[in-house]
Amino acid sequence: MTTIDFAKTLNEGQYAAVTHEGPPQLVIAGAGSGKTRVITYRIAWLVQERGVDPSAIAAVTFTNKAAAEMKGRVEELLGLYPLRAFIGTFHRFSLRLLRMYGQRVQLPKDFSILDTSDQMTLVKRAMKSAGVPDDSFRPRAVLSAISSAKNQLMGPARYEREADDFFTRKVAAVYQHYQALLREAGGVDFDDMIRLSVQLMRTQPTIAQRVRGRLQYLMVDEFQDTNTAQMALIEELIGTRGHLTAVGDEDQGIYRWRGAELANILEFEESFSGAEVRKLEQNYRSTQKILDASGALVAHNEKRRGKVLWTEAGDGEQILVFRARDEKDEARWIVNALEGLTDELSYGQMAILVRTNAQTRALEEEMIKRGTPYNLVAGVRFFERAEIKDLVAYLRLIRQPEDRLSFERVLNRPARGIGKQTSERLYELSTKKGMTPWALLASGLSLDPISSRGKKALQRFHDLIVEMQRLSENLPIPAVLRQIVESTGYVAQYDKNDPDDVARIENIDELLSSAQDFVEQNAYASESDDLLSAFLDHVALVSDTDGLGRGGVSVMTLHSAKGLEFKAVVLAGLEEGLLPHFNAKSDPDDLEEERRLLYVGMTRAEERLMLTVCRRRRMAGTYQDQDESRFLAEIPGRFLAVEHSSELFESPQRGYGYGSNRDSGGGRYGSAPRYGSGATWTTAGGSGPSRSSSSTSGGDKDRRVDDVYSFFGKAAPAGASSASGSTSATGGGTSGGAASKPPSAPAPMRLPFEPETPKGGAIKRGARVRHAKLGVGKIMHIEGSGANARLVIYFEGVGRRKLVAKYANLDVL
DNA sequence: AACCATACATTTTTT
DNA sequence: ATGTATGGTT
Repeated sequence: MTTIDFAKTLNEGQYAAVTHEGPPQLVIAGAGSGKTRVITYRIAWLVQERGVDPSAIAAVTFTNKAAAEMKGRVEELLGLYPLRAFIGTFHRFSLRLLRMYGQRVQLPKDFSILDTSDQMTLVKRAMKSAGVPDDSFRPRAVLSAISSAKNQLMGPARYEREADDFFTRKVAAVYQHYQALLREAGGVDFDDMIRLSVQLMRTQPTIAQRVRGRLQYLMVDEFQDTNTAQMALIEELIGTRGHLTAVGDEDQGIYRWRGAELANILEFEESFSGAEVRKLEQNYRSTQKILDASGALVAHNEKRRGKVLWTEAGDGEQILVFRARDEKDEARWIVNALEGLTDELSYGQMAILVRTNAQTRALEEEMIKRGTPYNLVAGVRFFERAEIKDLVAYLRLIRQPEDRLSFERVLNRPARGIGKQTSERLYELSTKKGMTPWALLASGLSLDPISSRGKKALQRFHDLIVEMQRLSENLPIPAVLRQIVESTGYVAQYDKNDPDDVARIENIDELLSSAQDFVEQNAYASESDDLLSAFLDHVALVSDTDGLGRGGVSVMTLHSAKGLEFKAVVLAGLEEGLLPHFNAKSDPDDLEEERRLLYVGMTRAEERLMLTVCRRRRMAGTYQDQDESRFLAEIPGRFLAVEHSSELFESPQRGYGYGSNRDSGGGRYGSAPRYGSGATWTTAGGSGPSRSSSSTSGGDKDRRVDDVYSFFGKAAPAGASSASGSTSATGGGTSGGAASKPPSAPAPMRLPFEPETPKGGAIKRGARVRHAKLGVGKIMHIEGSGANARLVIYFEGVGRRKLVAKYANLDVL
């Protein structure tokens, strides 16, 4: 371990934050200003320079990913492994408290953790028993009301007292029942974990004292995202003597809708008297133009302290704005533009960010069509997939067969002849006897109104679980899982020719390897002699498999882009209704959050930033005319270079001829011209977006968008793209030519893997293949790798099909 | 118990 | 358009 030269490695502000002593400090860390650095170096500094015992330090984050990264960095810095400081999520921290002292707040010894879908089940049930029909309110709305009550530390009793309208009164009733069901199930939901931790600290002085005595230094990441309950927990942990370093950025607060209180960061000094606040404004990520443009945007917000980011990286390129006809046109342009950047960048360094997941479709289709490698960061999270939840439920049953939710979940999965009749009678009977269904099965009591067939099936189920319990005593977790899969016929139920089923099988394989990982990681952890319980906790708190494959353009929502950075970023769909979103336009606070969302998106970009707008967009099946986002007008024109789709002018009678529309509207957000027209920017004949305009300087007061018309309007299209000759610069998508038919020979793709092939040459993107039944087609997209790879193939005359490499039996032509 | 038709909604996501 | 949830049918 080498000694770290803190003063030399850190900039002035960072150094001050890292070496701060005394009262609570708030570090306002602008985007890309090295916030993780501050936390990690501070831990290192405390240990190395101040001789603090690592176990007296805790750093709390929101995501496992952030925690893992932090932990890794500190371990590397200090050369200590494993590091005995707590570095983890709020929930994991709370879990640790509750596993130790949970009984003090009336939790059972081995309570289980419910995920969102479990919660949903309970809410629906609670609605029923509270006499609130589930068609009167959406269960989801009720659940989120309960959740937000919990986030504000409001229990059912107080909620009921304060309920003053129809909806909240109903929710109050459901809340009560919901808590009863939770208790019955012996579980806590995510919100309760925090709430009960606070309760524990507040009602058990002895324990609180012990906890505070042990925890000397607390660091909180993404402080702007904390909710009331989390804030209360922080206060309880700090007490009057602890050291707190809170790091955050109010301009990046985008989780108001799930309870985050910006006030926690805005009013820090009021909450912690004597607090010190410092700002980190030097940015190490983006060009100055990106910083200035995004800074000008977010300056429109009122709820902020205010800061101005700067960089030594230089001005950089103009921000490109493209006005598209519709989402297909938009997708085409984006893919073209990104392709144009491949001279300098790899696809893995690029991202397309959207406001809603639905926007993803058109983009994905275009990339499949063009053979552009991409990875979609979205979809169902790993541990919420049905097959995974089923197998985990089996594990839970093994540990605790009384676990009602898990019991119900797998009782007939895969189907084993325990239908609705049988299960309902079982549940009725168990209620009548006042036992859990499992206890009833185990008791050997008569199951009478149940059919003899049902009884046999139930007996077999019971024996199966008992057998698994027996096996689990001597087998490691992965082996137990394999045994479950085997004995239940879980995989056997799948059709190996169905790509969806194959994906499920793969997920199960992944579960097995994640169990294997876990066991290896905890090979020496003697404190948790109960590995199975630890694994189940782990599963409940880790939602994704993380680290989706790199090597392609990342496509994701603005929310999931937080914390990431890319060389080139496209923000798609800068339209009213989308950004700001419909549902966020009436409340000024919501509107500010939408602005922050755009700010977060813009500040993800290191070198290139592009914004796109559609004139109309297909939403929920029908085309809607779109207005461009008011936020665009808040970005000073001198940073922008605007380009229009030539398609905008192809059918004037449709009414999206741009200039006329704008003028007639009189400008909903003020009529001043908003952009530097920057019309001279083009990729046509150039080398893609790498060539930016030199004539987009200020003084754009009188330029009209119509300038663009004369430039692009009629002349440029078809010729321009073909004139560019090289495949890498395909006319920026503005030409009708490029738009109507994609280039016939997409650039060769570098795949992170080369799947094995059954016959003939290599299966790779763009390869032509023959299928026995479907004929000849072209591979457009590959998901997964090796023989299990799922292929998207366009068959001539048949259309798009999804196949699995090893079963498709393809001949490569 | 699997299957199909119909209704329905559809911001954002972590733990 | 598309996925999910539900209810009725086979």
